[in-house]
Amino acid sequence: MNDMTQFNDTAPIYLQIMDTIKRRLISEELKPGQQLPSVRQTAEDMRVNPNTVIRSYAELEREGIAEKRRGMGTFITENKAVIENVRNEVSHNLVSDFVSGMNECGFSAADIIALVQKHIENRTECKQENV
Amino acid sequence: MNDMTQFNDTAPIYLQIMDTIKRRLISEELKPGQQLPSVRQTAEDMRVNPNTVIRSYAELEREGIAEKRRGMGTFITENKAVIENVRNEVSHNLVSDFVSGMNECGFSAADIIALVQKHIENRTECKQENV
Amino acid sequence: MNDMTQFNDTAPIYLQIMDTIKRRLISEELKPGQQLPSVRQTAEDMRVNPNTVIRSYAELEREGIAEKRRGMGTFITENKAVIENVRNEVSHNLVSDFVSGMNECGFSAADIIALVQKHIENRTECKQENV
Amino acid sequence: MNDMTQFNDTAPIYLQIMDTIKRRLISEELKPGQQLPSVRQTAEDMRVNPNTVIRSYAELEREGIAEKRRGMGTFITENKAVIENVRNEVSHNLVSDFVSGMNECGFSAADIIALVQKHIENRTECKQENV
DNA sequence: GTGGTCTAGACCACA
DNA sequence: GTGGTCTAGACCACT
Repeated sequence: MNDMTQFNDTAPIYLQIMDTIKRRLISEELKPGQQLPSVRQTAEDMRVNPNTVIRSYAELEREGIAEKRRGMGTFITENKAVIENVRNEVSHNLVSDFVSGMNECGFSAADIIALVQKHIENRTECKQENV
Repeated sequence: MNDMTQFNDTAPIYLQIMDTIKRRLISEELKPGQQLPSVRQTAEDMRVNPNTVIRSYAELEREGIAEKRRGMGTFITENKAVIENVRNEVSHNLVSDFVSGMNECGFSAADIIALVQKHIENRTECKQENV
Repeated sequence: MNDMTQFNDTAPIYLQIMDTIKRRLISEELKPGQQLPSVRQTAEDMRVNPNTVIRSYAELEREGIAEKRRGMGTFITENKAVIENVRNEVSHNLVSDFVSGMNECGFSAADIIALVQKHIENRTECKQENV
Repeated sequence: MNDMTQFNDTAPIYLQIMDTIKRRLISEELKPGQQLPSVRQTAEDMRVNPNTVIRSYAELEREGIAEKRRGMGTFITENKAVIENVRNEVSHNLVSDFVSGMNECGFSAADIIALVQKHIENRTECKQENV
């Protein structure tokens, strides 16, 4: 009945929903003041129990990212400082997970930085070639 | 019937199984010459169809990472050069995904490298404090 | 329900399908860049399961002989060097099977070559007579 | 019910059964004077209709290869000249099919002989290495 | 329409 | 036991 195949079991689903929303916010797919889809709609879209969505929205509100307005729905905050914090939090998680993964692969700090630099340089060259 | 909650739907399951094995190989949880769990066992453990596991093992063999021996089982190759390649492949994917993610968050190349460096320094300090 | 009388059980069907296509390619019944019949069509024609055809096409792609284009179909490669290799592979198999068969019949190397030469000479004479 | 998967549809089954017996005769798996398995046994073994086997045995008798003895069964002839003829017939078919196949692959008479010679030389070297 | 993935379950070959 | 092949049929992504 319920797939949830877009989620993994390494983290609670409500955290994964929060993360999805945070990333949409950072990438400006969601903008300050914008209304989030209804709990029911999201639950249906993500094939998840509405209670799970409610919990995600509540946590987002607790973190100051969303605001519930009775009878209106849930909205992204207008407070851009908060959004900036989200950006830092998400990026911190990205960095953290990345460095952990590289360490597990046996790479030293110096290796990691060198590989990132090399990768970015290659990407830049590719873009220039395309120009 | 079938959960598969450890998988997401962004990539084929057989690729995710391959990736899992590659990471176990890099972290030396799996060692050269070691026997992999049987197709049926893996299928049961991962709650996945045996055919899907067979495909993963077949692809691993094609990449030179595993060797199948009829009636004997499937084994990690003894060839350490291949394992080194796996390490490079996996780390390249980690770097690539990381940089893409950071770019989506709006970070420049310089930002990314600075954040990685800062993160590594902090980790190092933490470790020193623990000592 | 299913005949498959055009196949024997000494080799997997997917290999026999591959071989059929390779021979058609060599005899120029199939030409570089040409579209192969769809998986479903071939499966129906050969009275075989689509998965078996998919496997054949996948292997042909892996050998560089075919190229799959999502939603478009499967095509013979334009690369003529690859086709030349196919020609060599198929002819090598023909020679190998032939010599094995003759050995089983108790013919020596010298016998085999003599018989081939004699056969070719006779054929040539036949053709000349027909002219 | 009936597989017959060891046969293909390019030639009548009774001819294929005859060919199988001829090859066994040449390779001395069957010897002059030896009794062939009963029609019923062969039909069961090959998963073929008994009438098909009867036809094969009748044709073998017509060619002088087998002899039916009422109430006794079917036997390979004692006449070694006949066996020699079988050897020539089978080898002729092998040569003929081989040369046709090579021609379809686009090889000239000279190519064919050269490839056979090369293949035999390589095989000989392999054997010598093993010694 | 194309090919891609997966499941369920069958039967086979090898050891 | 092991892996190998095949079928029947489902659902998905791309064009």
